[in-house]
Amino acid sequence: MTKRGRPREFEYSSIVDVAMKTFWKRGYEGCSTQDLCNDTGLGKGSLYNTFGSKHELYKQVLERYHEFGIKAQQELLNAPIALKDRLSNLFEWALKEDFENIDQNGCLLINAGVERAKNDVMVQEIFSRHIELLKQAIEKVMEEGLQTGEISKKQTAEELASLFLSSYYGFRVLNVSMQNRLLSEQIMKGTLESIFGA
Amino acid sequence: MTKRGRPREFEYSSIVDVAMKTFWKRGYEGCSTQDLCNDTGLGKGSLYNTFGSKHELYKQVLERYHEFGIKAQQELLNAPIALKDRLSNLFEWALKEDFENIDQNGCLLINAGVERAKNDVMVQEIFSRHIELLKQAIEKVMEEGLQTGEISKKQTAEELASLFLSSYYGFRVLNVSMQNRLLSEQIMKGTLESIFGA
DNA sequence: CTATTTTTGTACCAATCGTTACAATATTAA
DNA sequence: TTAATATTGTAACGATTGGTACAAAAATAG
Repeated sequence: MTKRGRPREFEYSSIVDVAMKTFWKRGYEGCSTQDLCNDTGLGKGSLYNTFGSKHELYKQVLERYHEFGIKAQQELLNAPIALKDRLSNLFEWALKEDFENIDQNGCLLINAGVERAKNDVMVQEIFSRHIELLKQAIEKVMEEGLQTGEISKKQTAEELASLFLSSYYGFRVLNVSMQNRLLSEQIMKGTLESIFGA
Repeated sequence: MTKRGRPREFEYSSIVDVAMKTFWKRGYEGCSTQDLCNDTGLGKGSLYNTFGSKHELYKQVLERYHEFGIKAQQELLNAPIALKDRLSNLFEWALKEDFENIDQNGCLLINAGVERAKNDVMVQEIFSRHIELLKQAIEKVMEEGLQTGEISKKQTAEELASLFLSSYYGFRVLNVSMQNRLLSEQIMKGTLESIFGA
């Protein structure tokens, strides 16, 4: 029942994982197929036989990153704890991502979006899908907050979600480019207090 | 008194302006010296005789972009009008930048920062300088607001400025990657109302 | 076993990369 | 006019780009 022919000497998903780090560190234009071969250990033959092109491998990487990233963030936002703590945990999660892994580079989807979304429909599509889901999850938090009174604002849940979303994305951009933890702390505090009160 | 030798057939600053658009559209890694020669009309000889390297030209471009950008934004933030309108105008200015020039690509400094700040001290330095000045200008607005009562919050001016700054930068990233005007409007509304009240 | 199928590594492709070399050109100083 | 100097366009540099060709290798089906 196994298929005929010489078997692969690697696992598809673990190659995607390694390629993810390469794209993450260097960007799409900034990394070569040779870089990808070096890091994954695959030869050109295997790489192209499996993925067809650098761009298709990039797509698989972004899909995988999106899949794991949205799940992690949704879990934080749906945790059975106080709403403010959920949003705070999301900030802290991102802070770790952005400051701890030195050879990676912030949020891969933001990097991809900024570098390519405008000239690459595939990137724009995955990015939009990710944001749509993230925004929905945040909006649910805001709705719950308005209902329970944990948030006492005159704004709609959608407006509050939009505010949080943009602040969260600005936060991530500034984390990477500024490397200024004090600023990051101020953003977290300022954003949460503007939603929940000081 | 003019210097000896064959005179230049172009103006330095106008070449930097053209190169700016090229880097803006394609990114640093994504544009070649040939692209730069084609767009500016200069030959390789002139380009390298004048700027020395692609990287140095990029630096000149970013310095110039920073210079004009910070001035434009400071003017909007110091205008003698209601504070909320100043911040609103800043959003509207960015909205125009991000949606109207189709062949450019959002904010060049954000693009540069995301693509290169972590691996390029020059980019990181200019980016930080820009943010520092922009944050100061926003902070002055918040201070004034707290003093006059236009802003009635328990937060410090610095926290409010950090919140606005991050939201503003997230706004710009989302503008370019999502191309969703409705979302942009929600962000503007949500951010301003969270500072000034609904 | 043999035939078939798939993956592997290597050699190679034309095109492009950032950069340099350099002679021709165009100016000023003397 | 001549010497000195700076800019120009063109040709070329070795290295690298994304991608292909293809034979050797390794598995299964019969």
